[in-house]
Amino acid sequence: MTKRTAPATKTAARARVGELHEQITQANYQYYVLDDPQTSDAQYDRLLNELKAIEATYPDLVTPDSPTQRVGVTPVGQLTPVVHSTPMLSLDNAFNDEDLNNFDRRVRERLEGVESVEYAAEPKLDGLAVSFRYEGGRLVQAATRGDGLRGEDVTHNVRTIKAVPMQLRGKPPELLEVRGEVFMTIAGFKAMNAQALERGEKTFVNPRNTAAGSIRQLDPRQTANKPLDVFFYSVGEVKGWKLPAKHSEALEQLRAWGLKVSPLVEVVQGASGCLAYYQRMGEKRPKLAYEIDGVVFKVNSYAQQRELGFVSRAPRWAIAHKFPAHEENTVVKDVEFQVGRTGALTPVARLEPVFVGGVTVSNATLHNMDEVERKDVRIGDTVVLRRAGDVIPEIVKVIVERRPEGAKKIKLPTKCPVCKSDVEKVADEAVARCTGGLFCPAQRKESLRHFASRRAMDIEGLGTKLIDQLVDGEQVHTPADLFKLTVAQLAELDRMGEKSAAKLVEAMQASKKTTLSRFLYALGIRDVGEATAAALASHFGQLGPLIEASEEAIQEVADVGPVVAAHVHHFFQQKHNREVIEALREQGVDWPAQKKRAEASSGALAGKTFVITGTLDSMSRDEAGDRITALGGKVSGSVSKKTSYVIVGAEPGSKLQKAQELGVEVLDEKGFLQLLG
DNA sequence: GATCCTCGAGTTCT
DNA sequence: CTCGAGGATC
Repeated sequence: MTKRTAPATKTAARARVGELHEQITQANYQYYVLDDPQTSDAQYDRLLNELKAIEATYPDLVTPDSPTQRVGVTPVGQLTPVVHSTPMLSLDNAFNDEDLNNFDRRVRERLEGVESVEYAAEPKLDGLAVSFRYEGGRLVQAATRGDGLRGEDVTHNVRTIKAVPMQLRGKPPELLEVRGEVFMTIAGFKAMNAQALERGEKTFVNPRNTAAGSIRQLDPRQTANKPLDVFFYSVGEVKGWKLPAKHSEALEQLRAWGLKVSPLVEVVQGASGCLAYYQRMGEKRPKLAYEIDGVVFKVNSYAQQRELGFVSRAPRWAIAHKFPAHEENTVVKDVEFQVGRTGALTPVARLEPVFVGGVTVSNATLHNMDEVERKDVRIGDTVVLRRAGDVIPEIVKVIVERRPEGAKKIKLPTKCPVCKSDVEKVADEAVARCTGGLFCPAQRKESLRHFASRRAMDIEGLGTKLIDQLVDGEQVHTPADLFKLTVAQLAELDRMGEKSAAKLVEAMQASKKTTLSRFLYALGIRDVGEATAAALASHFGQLGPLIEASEEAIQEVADVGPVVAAHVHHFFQQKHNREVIEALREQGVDWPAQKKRAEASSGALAGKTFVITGTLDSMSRDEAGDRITALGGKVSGSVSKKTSYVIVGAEPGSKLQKAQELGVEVLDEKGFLQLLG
């Protein structure tokens, strides 16, 4: 039987409580500090429940450092200020190699006679700096950094962080103040947000803010269920311990006392050693379980640190070398509306240019008006801009506290900004559209661009700039006009010589030989993308029957319902569209007869669905897709449980994770090539 | 009618 | 890549 009930005598109970404290603390240490669990979850729960049961029977056996007290019980009224006994320093920043070389040179100049300096290097975590006071090995106080001189008492919350020991191991000194960074893992952050979303609560912006917010909670019960973690990185006030000669040695001792130190700490030599470490961490950065915003270098010898001293509140012996940030603040200068090929009006924020994630960003899409209202972005607002893992900049949120007096709300225009036609917004739909159709130059330009694009007609060399000129100069109205352009005409245009013009004409000639599926896609029929175009092509086999088909007949096609069928039917009913198609055919646009579906659906990979993520070595993703289709397989963009295989190349995206969650079979490039035969 | 699966459309910068 | 919405399925 389990020992849920308390021992009969108090003496027995006291002895058992001692044992349980020890066992639970040991299990916590192995799990949270060493990251090497030796106790099963069930076993751990049994120990904790037994302790709770005894404490319920004998309340005076509850001590402040009991593992049960970690859960956090009573909220505090407000956070109490704490004066740091030794100030918590801020660090100078280096933003490039030159800054770092200068730092190393200054250090060497001040330390006369030292040729090469030894540095302790460690990742700089994106979290919250906290000071921890241990007296006689027992945690008595934890305080935030605050302004460096005064912080706030957050002991009640810090007790709930399992990686922070309540009691140090071995023989700790009389007094030990250590500094560490409290942070949240990315996975923990995501899981937390997913839960919040499920419960309909508001989500958090990033792990850093969430960690900072959690630690400054008044109610420790709110902190207890947050996945917080900690790394210790320096020593403050000490009594009863003679510091070793080097910082790296001090960190070793912290480890021995059961304080979690980053496993990535290294000792490096000179500026070149620092830069190599920076490089290595930069490569590791995307694979780490937590966010880091740079690395920190500290002169390793304490004697040298003392010799170097401080400038105001920053030490001369340490520097933070920052990575390009994933997130930055910037100001929304204006919001303009772009018109897409279907007439969709997209609000785009024009931003004060800002360097984020390695590039300068000056535009960010706001998708649609629903999004604008949800985020309540106004012109003049300061916003948080993200470019996480992803490439596309995203406005995460508005910093409302920094909204200026005259911040202007964003209004959907009633007329198209390009052609002045009415703007139409169907209720319950997110997008608003310009009703100008092909009369609108913006829509005409965008449809021509789509027509020429790689996955459609694939006219190499016909880009935005050229199309703008051709449309503005009224030389091209429909796609068919493109093929009528002469070398002489093209050579007239800006940035075009005889040679490029000849090349472009040649490219257009080559593009005339195409496939029915590409051609249908190029026409830009609403709701007909690549997949639907391919389905239509293989169902009808030729263009003629499709043009004449009734709505009902079109609905026969797999994955085509009433809405899409109506769009397709309507498109071919338009006299203008028929004329354009006719003209294109006359210009020599042609394709081989298409195999009907029945014939295409045999092959080695028939009935299998593939999703590709990451970069493949031996071929592009498009090629891989073509090979799969050629063997009768299907390629899809998103992973579901109907997916047969997920093919993973180098640097895969979130699809790999999804595949693992759903238990979908994952193939590496080698396995994929084998499957292809 | 609800839910899941896909597809389409739009977007950034070098 | 992400969001929104059409289509299929139960």
